[in-house]
Amino acid sequence: MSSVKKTLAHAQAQCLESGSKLTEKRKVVLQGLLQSKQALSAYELADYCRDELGESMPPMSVYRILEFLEGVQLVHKLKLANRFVACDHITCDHKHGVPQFLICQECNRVSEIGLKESTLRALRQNVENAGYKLVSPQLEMDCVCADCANDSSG
Amino acid sequence: MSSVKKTLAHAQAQCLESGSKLTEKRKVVLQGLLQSKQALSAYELADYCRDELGESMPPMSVYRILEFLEGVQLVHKLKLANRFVACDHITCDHKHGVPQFLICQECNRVSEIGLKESTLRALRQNVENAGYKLVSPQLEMDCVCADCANDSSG
DNA sequence: CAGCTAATGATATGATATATCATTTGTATT
DNA sequence: AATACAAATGATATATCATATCATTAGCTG
Repeated sequence: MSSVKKTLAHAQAQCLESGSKLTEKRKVVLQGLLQSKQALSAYELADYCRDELGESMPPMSVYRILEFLEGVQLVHKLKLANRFVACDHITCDHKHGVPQFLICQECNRVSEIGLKESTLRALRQNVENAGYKLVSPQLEMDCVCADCANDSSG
Repeated sequence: MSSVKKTLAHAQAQCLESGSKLTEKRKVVLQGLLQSKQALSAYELADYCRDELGESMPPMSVYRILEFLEGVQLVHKLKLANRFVACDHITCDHKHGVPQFLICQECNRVSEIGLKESTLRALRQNVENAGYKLVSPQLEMDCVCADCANDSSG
């Protein structure tokens, strides 16, 4: 069973547990994101599903499905890039912490890493001191991945 | 001299120093952002300039001018909200550090606060450990401001 | 005032995203 | 199986954010 297939199985189980369903279409969209290994826009993802997975889908459906997948935490929307990525921890059983997303500006590759408790606390404190309430602690940062850094320097 | 006028004068001086010019149109755009007290999209800003400042301007010009103002650090683009804000430190003489932007999801009000050295270091370390290079340390966070938090809870 | 450059105006178009109504599919009930 | 209901998907229109390009104008320099 391939890594992607395994992840999809996990995702499906996770949906069932929460009383929702990972339909065929939703599975295809999630599979597209899992396979692409980079953040995709909804339109890019629609193309990917059609071209690589043989499942033609109107972009609007992709948006709707992404919304669902976000809701069940299988997908994250990256506002910095206006793109979507599959959650990197679908097969982990433990609840994962606050994610920090490193987005390569060149190739849209994304690394989802964890944020240390102490760092998060410091950020939260800063927010509260300013009289604001944190809605989503999700952190996104403009980066360049190792490969792209090498390409441009070489 | 009003606070906005004072800030505009500072901005103009700052431009001259760097060999660029704060033209009338640019001044109007910056004034719009300074007065509005919330993050605006380019189109909203065009409307604001026309309605509140009596200076009609095509949105495309606003985009161009915002690009210029970003270049000289008088304006920041917030990718989380697809909106722009005037820099909060135009009248400060000292170089300011890495900004952390708190964006109210309800009203688009923005607070620009500083990030502690230690927090920034922790974030940077995290990025480097993942093999990425930080392009821009600017941090943006989804928040709710005190006023909006009260409105919705009351 | 001729010639150059920087700034702005105008038009077209691309990219991202939401709203809404119609249709289909799945499920529960009789 | 037939009905009824809800959930999911399809289709269409349109809003919103952004870039590219060429034309025009304004300001500076010799």
